[in-house]
Amino acid sequence: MRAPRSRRHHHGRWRVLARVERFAEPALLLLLRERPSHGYDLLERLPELTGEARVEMGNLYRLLRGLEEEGLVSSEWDDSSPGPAKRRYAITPDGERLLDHWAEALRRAQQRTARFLTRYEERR
Amino acid sequence: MRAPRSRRHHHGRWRVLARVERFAEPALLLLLRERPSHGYDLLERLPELTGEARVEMGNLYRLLRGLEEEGLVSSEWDDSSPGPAKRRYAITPDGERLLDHWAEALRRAQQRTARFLTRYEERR
DNA sequence: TCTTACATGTGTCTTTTACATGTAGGAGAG
DNA sequence: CTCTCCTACATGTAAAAGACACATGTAAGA
Repeated sequence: MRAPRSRRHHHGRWRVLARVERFAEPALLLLLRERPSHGYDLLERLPELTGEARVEMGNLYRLLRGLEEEGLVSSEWDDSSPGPAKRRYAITPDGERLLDHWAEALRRAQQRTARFLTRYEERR
Repeated sequence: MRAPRSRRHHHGRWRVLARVERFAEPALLLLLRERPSHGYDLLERLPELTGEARVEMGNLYRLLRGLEEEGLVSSEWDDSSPGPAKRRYAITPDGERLLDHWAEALRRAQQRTARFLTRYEERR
């Protein structure tokens, strides 16, 4: 394992983000449960949920199409509004179920992290 | 993006774990701050922190040597006890500092996740 | 002797994330 | 009208992280 310089912060400190794996997925599902929308709009709304760490647009569009392949979201072209045509996504019942599973998993993650932090504080 | 079959659970349900990226790293540092120990021992103690999802031993040993290369842990062979020789790891001051950064990052992650879950519950 | 537990590792593939780039419609400035 | 900017969607590919398979050796006990 080579020491990855991506881990080093500019001034000798460490960049640690503690992101949840594939968090963009539940974030998209939640945004789409609130209301259907298109990729670029989701891209701008995602930071509300993900914080500083924004999702790459390339991966976002791929992710959306992946979710559609799996039947978790559906989409259709929308050229009613002016500007470039948008692909409007909506969550499906399967998508809502998956979001529910994500929510449960995230609650368990909260508990794991809380235990970690408690143990961390114990002998500080 | 090909639909990954690893995501499908056996009976048509979804396997979602919501793990924190590279969580094994702070977990190892925390265990080593409590007391120095060797890889196999850490492997058995890790589930206390990571839950069900256990770390692959192969990756664990690689991770430990990676941490050593970066000066976050130190190690030496210990053949005092019976059985196969063990490589005994200890956390370094740099390692303790990194652990502190991880703890801060994990607290921020807790807040992000809490916001997500609140928003999830709002319009359930 | 054979199996099991302890202990440390390498090799390699897949999945996930990061970075770079391409195409195109329209709006407003000059 | 041309130049630039913002919107919108997309592909290509590299790097990082994780999963899976296997190799090596010590020692204890059936």
